[in-house]
Amino acid sequence: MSSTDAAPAAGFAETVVRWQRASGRHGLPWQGTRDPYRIWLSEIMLQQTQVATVVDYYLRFLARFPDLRTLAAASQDEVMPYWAGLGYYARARNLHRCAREICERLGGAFPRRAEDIAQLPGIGRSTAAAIAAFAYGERAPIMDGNVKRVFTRYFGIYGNPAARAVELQLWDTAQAMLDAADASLDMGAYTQGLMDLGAGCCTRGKPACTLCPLAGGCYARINAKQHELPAPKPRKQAEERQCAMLILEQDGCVLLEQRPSSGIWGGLWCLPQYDDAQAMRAACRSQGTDPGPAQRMAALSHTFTHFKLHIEPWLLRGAAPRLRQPAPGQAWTPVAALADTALPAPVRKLLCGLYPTDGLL
DNA sequence: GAGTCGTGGGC
DNA sequence: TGCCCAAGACT
Repeated sequence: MSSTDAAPAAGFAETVVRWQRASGRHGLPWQGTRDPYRIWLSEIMLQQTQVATVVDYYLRFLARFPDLRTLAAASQDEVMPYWAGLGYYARARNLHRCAREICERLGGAFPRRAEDIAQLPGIGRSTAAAIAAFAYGERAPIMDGNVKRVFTRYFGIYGNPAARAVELQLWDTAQAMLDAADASLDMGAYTQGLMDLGAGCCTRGKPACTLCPLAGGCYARINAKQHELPAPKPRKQAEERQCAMLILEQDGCVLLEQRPSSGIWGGLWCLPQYDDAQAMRAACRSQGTDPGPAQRMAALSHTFTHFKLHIEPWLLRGAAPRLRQPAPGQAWTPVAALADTALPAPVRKLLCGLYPTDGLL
């Protein structure tokens, strides 16, 4: 159920462009360029991640990997530390894989059409359209969280925006706005304007309708339904899980192990993790390490999107003069090198508390 | 369609 | 404090 017919489409895109030029965001580090590499990198980092969080990661990443070839020439282990803490690590693995594919199979030339860009790993329809719009001016619509908020409210589109039928309606509506726009439409400004509206005016909590250039034709504004749209997604209760983590320290080194590429924290380096303290002790003994002197540290919990993890950390400072042979996938890491290691946020937090003077991020 | 995949900010 | 969600994509 919606009121798509009631909301005016004429002048929609041009209104957004005018507002973007006057009141939108202009100084972000990935703006003011048509370099598809920089635009692509920013769009991947910005997936499900707020602008304020991305800025520092983006600048640091770009300084180390300034172009496609530099990224393709690096190993994944060189890339991951620059993504550690940002989350959704499959994005980094896909980014790296994508750089290699473009360099090896496409001669280093970034594809130009949104349809082709969307074939690359980690790039869906919306991200492909954003890259094509910013880099090449292609008239392809995006559909991210911002645009969903603006469109569901402006056109009065009810139902879970993630549901198939609703999502399809949103895409069709977005395409219709482009079809109705002037041929001279500035796609960069339009695309940016929609996101700026969603981030600045059409926010979830208290939308600033008095500042919105679309308020005059907006279904939600006219009918006072701002707080009913977009419809909230149904959510089931988050599961709770427990684990024990072992900080095995010896000769100024900590034992870390690399996670498999699939699953949580894929490709990152973690502390050895066990279901509980008993499993941890058994593992220690089987490797010839006496778990007896291990000290229990303050617990911490970490909330993911779909579950909550309660971590019970144990500290075991070795007395033996020599490092034991690490198991496959494990590595003794000097404390001084932790700052450059790809650690998940809670592990970094834990080790920061233990080695506060070592300049971890 | 429903799960999986991180982290931090806002209220 | 807990809950929602952010420039989504993939299985």
